[in-house]
Amino acid sequence: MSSSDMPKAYNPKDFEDRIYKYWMDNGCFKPKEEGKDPFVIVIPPPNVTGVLHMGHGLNNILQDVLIRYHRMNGRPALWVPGTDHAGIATQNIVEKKLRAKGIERHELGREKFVEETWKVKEEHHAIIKKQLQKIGSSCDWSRERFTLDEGCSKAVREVFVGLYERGLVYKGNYLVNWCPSCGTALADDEVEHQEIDGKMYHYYYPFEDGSGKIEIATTRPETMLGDTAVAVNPEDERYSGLIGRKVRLPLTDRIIPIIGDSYVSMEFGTGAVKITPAHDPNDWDIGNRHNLEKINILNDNATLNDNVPEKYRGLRVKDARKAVIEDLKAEGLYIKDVEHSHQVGHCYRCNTVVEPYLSKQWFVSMKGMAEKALNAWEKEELIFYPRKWENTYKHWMNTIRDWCISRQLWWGHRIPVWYCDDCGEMIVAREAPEVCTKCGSSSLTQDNDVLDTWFSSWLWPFSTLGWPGKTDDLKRFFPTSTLVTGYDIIFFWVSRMIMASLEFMEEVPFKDIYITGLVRDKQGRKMSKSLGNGLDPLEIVDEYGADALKFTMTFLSAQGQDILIDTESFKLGSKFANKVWNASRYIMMNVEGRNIIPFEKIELKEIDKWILHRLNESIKSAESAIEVYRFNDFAQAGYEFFWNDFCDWYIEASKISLYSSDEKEKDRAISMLVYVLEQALKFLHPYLSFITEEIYQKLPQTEGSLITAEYPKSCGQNNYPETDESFTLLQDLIRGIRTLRSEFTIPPEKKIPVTVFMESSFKAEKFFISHKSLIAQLVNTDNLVLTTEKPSIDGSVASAGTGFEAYVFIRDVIDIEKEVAKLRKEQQKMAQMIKQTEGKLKNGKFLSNAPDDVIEKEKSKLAEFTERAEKVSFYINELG
RNA sequence: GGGCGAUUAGCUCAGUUGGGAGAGCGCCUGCCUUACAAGCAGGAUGUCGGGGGUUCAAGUCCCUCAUCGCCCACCA
Repeated sequence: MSSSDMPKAYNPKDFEDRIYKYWMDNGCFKPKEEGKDPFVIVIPPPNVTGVLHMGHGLNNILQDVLIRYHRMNGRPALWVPGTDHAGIATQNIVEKKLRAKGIERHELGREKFVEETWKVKEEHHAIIKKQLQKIGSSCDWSRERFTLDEGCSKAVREVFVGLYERGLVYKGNYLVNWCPSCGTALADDEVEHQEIDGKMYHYYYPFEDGSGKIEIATTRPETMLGDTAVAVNPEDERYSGLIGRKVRLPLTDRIIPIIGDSYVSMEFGTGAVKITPAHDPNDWDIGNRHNLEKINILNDNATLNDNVPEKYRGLRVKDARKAVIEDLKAEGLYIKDVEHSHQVGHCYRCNTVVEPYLSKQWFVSMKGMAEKALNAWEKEELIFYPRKWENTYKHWMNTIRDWCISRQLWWGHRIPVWYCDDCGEMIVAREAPEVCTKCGSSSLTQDNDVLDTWFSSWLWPFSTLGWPGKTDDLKRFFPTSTLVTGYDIIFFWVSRMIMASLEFMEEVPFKDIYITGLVRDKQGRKMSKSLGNGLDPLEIVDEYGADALKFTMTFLSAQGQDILIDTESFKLGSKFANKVWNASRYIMMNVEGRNIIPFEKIELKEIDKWILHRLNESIKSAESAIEVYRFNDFAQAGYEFFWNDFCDWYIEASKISLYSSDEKEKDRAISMLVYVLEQALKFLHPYLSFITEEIYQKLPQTEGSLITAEYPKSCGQNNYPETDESFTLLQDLIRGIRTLRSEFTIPPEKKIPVTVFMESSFKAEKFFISHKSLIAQLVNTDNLVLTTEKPSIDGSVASAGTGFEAYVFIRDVIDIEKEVAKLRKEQQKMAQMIKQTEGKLKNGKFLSNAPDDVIEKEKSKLAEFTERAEKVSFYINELG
């Protein structure tokens, strides 16, 4: 092994692609054949519409961290990749593309259009897959799925028909949310409400008998053409006696009744409401209660249809509104309009204003399934991280409404329902029927509509494993372990997966649900195309490498917290990877020509025990962090160990041995370094995947790949608390002396005498003495005295630790004023601490209520502060 | 209108059962010390949003106010 194997500069481009290929070629991403208790994640399938943004990046990085951690811990680890056909979103993109070429989808025809869409799908799929691979996602590509592939389609038909057979799928004529631009119905959740500054229009409806008129107020005057009643609150004294009378609907020749309904608020508007059952959800309910006629006045593109007087036909809603207002004015019925801001529904895909629209649609009855899902949560079969999202889940399940699943689109799973052209029979079937089950006619037409995208994704955790087939994968890997996703799709997706799974698999699809934060820019704004503040994961990989991306995102993933980043943020990970690279290079350089001793045969010195103890403690904290999805703590444990303990202390200390002439000691020291590095690489692998693999394979005495190596576990064996305690004191000593040197600006190369006085009770006396040369090296002195005799402090400045004091002789360079000022500051601090501690100890209540160990601690603190205060006063006198 | 969350160093944020305030970046000082200047050593900086309460003890628990954010909701 030669150091030339490691280039001087860390350059991730040199090896990341090669390493990923190595993993692929060696089947490293497949779950191992043997072994129980598999760890399974199915990817939240990205939409094939787009490319991955940083939100996806975060999501997949965290999944990868989990998968890699559990894979190394010996569990068969499976991460199923896949993509979503994303019905409306994809169809919109393809339509836009065609429109740019001057082609409308209807000109093309359904078949050709779908063909075109598959092409677009393939293009985007290739990009997405490449992106996931670039960031190192260790998914099992041999099991990749797509929501529209044959297996998923089979699952979809099975579920549709299954629910139909259970009476949970039904077709009905209902008021749905209609997107005139997409030309399809939307589910309630797909409507986004936005605050719009609109107007409230006031005008009169005259009584039929000409005896007067009633003032109504509305935000949507054009819908009056579909009015079938005027409603007032029966309690409203202003209108008492009017209920049951009739008004003439202006601009039309219709006569409609005045009805009483407690829904109408007496405080709002005029207290009289026009009722349009076919175009407003509330009016719909009122219409049902009062058995009113429902007049649909719109076409599916939001123009007015033939149910309105001829002059309004074909007008768009906006224009119809103007026309209606003009005509009301002309008839002298118009009163006024007032500013009024209110919530208006918009399509979540194209942002068009959504119209309540009467049409025939397919629905899933949700209440029963929601109850089961709620029940599973109450029994703690599901846990959200962080738990606060359980409120959201609960609330949604409690207020759930039936799910409109039909979409008037071409891209998606076609509804498995056929109609007989001859007798009109409706046939709901898993496979296309040959002939009508009623009349035997072979002239059948399939329902034109497709299913909501989520109707395939809600089956994802089991359809991807082969359901409805009884596959080995399904048996072995279902239910899955953890779902990692964003909070924006708890309703759309998470909740529905739980319901589908309980319904068809009779158990929850996953136990843990980790909800990631949202990725935002440094100003806290959502990343969006229009703001141009989005970050492309691939650009980050290009600039800093995938490991920098992965580490940074993991390190910043505090549970329940959004992540604010810009390009600069990734320097954090980049620097860390660089540090790992260089520390490894240092070790590799010193491996050359040395005899590497197996760890079991290395004779451990105190400092070796110390680093083993630190490693052990760090692993322990990493273990407990990942257990509860505290990714930031998980990453921080590795970061601090590697940088602060291993590099800053252990490697620095190793230089004494490695640069000595003691060949045996050199062998011993490098063997320890290699061993600890190997453990550290394993430790860091979940988030520094490429670089650790690259280095691991260059280490002496390693075989195979790191990705499938065994993760280090915390254990009792590497537990050396006394050594750790002593070493901490030694660090205090060295830092104290360095601080003095720095404060008095003693040039680094200048060696000055140091005397360390250790009190008789000092616990680490032996430890200090045995590490004398190390101390001397790290504080740069050639005259170090360790003594238990009180030394003279003449010409020195001092640094105090617990049980010892270090005197740095600096007569030649001392700045008395500076030193005195510093001591005064410390004197004040000590006085304050003493006051605080004494206060507690004089407090009878404290003494009687606080636990003994706390009281003891306070006492020893007081002693410590008092002693220090005395010393400080003494120094001030001496110097001043 | 209902619900949830946030407010800690200049910035972004940790702080897990209440027990002597932390990290990264930035800033200041000194160093190109034979792994790393993407580095090393050292340093400064906080009435933990305001007010009240519980407690021997509050960044941590309770109440209240303020500011910001998110989600849900049919007031025409």
